[in-house]
Amino acid sequence: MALLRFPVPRNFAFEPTVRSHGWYLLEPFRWDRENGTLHRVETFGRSVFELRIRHRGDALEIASDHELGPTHQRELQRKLARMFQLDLDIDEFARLSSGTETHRWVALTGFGRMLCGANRFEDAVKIIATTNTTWKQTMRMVELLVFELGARSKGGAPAFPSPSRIASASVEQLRERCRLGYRATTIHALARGVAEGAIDLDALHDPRADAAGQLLAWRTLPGIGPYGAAHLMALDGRHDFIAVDTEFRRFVRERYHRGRAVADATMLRRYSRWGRWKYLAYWSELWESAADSLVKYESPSE
DNA sequence: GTCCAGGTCGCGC
DNA sequence: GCGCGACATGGA
Repeated sequence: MALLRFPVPRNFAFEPTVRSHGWYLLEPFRWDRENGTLHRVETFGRSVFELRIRHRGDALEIASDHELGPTHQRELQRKLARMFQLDLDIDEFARLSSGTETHRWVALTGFGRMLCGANRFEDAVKIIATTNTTWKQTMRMVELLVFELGARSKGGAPAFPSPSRIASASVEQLRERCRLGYRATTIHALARGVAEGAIDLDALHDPRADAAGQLLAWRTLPGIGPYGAAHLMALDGRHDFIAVDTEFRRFVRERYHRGRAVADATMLRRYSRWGRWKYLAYWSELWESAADSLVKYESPSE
């Protein structure tokens, strides 16, 4: 049983990050609320390990079912940095928040980092699985994808499937076995593109690109439109655009317009003063007002 | 049966 | 550029 420690930024808040959005409810994550432990099945080269992630002092403490050598440890550190947005500087957002009555609580809780998958492919697939469906079905689609196609640990726990594993399944199999519906086509196209090298998600991510350019880049992906592109950017720590969906419209309508329908542009204007933190500004409002709305989807404690 | 859920895409104008 | 319908699935 290996036990590893990786330092985190001073303003890092573990549970608010884990529960920042629904990702902690999607396989191969599993949240143990009682023990404050995030379970994660992760691939390292050809190996699949079961990790238990906790926050202790100024570090993430990782327990693994298998010893990790130096190479795997470095890979784990990179993956943890992405999963918890450890390299994201959220000081400016905290500063802006502390100057606003409605967001003063943000700096106190350390809210501001979004939980991510270990790589952009996983996040893109999961985002596609959230479109035009219910959260319950999203959880089901991802669960089936992982259990049907994911490589397994020694203990039999499946990791998130690689692009080639998904690409090697047929569209029909993805539809029938993973219940992806019409998304089977786009997820298969994405997986195939990444597996064959025609799509390079890490190259598509360009920190030097302006926000609009980056948004357009993500929109070239199959199944990714304005909503998905903005979401994908947020998971890279770029909150320039709000992912407009039925949830955003419902929230702004109820909170600011007494339930009356208003144009998207009107809703978006409300957040324009937040500059490159618009999505996070909206998301923190939603999060604060409905922090417990996802609890019913958490699996019963063991 | 009908509508719709944290949308996207292709088509016609 | 902009409106519109189709698209799988499962629950209300």
